[in-house]
Amino acid sequence: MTFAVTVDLVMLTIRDGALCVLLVRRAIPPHLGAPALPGGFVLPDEDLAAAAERELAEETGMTATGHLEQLASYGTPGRDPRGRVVTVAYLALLPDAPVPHAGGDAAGADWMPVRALPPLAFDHDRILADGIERARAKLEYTPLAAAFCPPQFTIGELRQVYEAVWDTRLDPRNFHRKATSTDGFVAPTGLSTTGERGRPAQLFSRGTATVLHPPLLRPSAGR
Amino acid sequence: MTFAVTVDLVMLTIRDGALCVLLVRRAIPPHLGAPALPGGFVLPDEDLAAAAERELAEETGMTATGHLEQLASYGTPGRDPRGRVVTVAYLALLPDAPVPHAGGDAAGADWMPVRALPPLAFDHDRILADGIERARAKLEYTPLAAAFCPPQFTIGELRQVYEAVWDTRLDPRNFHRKATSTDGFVAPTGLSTTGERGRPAQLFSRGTATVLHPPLLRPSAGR
DNA sequence: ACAAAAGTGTTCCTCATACACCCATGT
DNA sequence: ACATGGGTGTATGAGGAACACTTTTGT
Repeated sequence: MTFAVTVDLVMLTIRDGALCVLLVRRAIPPHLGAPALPGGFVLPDEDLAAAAERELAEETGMTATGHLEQLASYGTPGRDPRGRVVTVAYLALLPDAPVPHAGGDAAGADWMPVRALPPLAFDHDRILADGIERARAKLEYTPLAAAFCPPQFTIGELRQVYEAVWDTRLDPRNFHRKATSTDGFVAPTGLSTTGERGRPAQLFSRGTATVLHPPLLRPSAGR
Repeated sequence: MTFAVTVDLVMLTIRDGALCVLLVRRAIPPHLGAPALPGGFVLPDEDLAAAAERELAEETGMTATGHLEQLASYGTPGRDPRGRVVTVAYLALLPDAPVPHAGGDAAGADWMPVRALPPLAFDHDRILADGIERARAKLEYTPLAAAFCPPQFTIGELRQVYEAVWDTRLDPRNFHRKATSTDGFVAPTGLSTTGERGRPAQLFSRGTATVLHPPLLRPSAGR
């Protein structure tokens, strides 16, 4: 028994303070015209992660920025009417900016806010929900929020990432203390912003830590 | 391009105070005679989770006990010399007791302590390492430790699960308070043990919580 | 002068840790 | 009597939440 294997990408970014996902409009059946996660078939001699990176590059033109990790696999019989297809979903967290390229089996691509989403093709609603939940959880105990930021960022920008992903408000004062005092979360660059409203802010780059000690917990999570 | 799809199981349990994994000895090539994770091909009309449950039942005869979740997928070209094979790994946490059944493409099955393991077939070392790390992490913020216990258990048994999985010693007094005071972790049954050494212990069953608030953190994890 | 955002100090409370101490059983 | 494990009480310290307050810019 053989299967087709695809990779699908949950690509998340922050635009205008809202968590957004990249969706394509399908240019071929099945689900022609429906919004879907970008993805495609794994090539004969291609590693799964390499396939995900290739799809990411094809859609955004970015390489080696942000964060990419395997999310989960979905292979329920009948999830694709063309036959038995197992998809390995990947989660990508990206800084804002990339303009999506259309092409391939997609008629167009665009960033959509994750609140008020249309129904998606295949079982992509489920995959997207899993990806969002993974991102929300990972922000608690890893420094991955910085993957949504450009190489240099302010603590305020970092806080806005948390606020967008978690859909909550955080106290700017406590967040500042927490982010700057947690070892390896952010690294000071010595530079500052200018030309913004309010007092100039120090610019930071991503720290070296892979986990946060202690974690930054979601407000409602605790009790 | 088509692939073969398999499921492999990282089945963990506690035996004699040590974290153990179920390994089979391969009865067919490739890697004939080598220890490996139990697993097999997904059937034409079978869901991935159903395939994992089937393999679990074939190996242990257990159904609907413990815990089963998807771990990750592995599909590097060349990981199986027979061709392009993608495996979806599942993690199972089981109470002690089940005697493994041999059969199929396995010459024998046995529980092996995870310290001092032999090299495994395919990329199963990596899969097993990922499974163990997942289990260690999940004990921190979920009540899954109880999945290693029989339906009724004492707080001391639950503590020994943590000690075995994390390979640390925990303070029995603080652990007791923590486990019993964390909402939904354990539910009192009103029963007690008898015939053991020391004072009889209250018996508990699994609580209803899916996450622990606050989490139970590994001693070395913090700093 | 005022608004706006950055950043610091302080108080209160929750919870983790360490450990003294008591309880109830088997030997 | 004593060992063994179950279970409670309490002091100390680290860290989170709330918020008063100061700093530094643009308008």
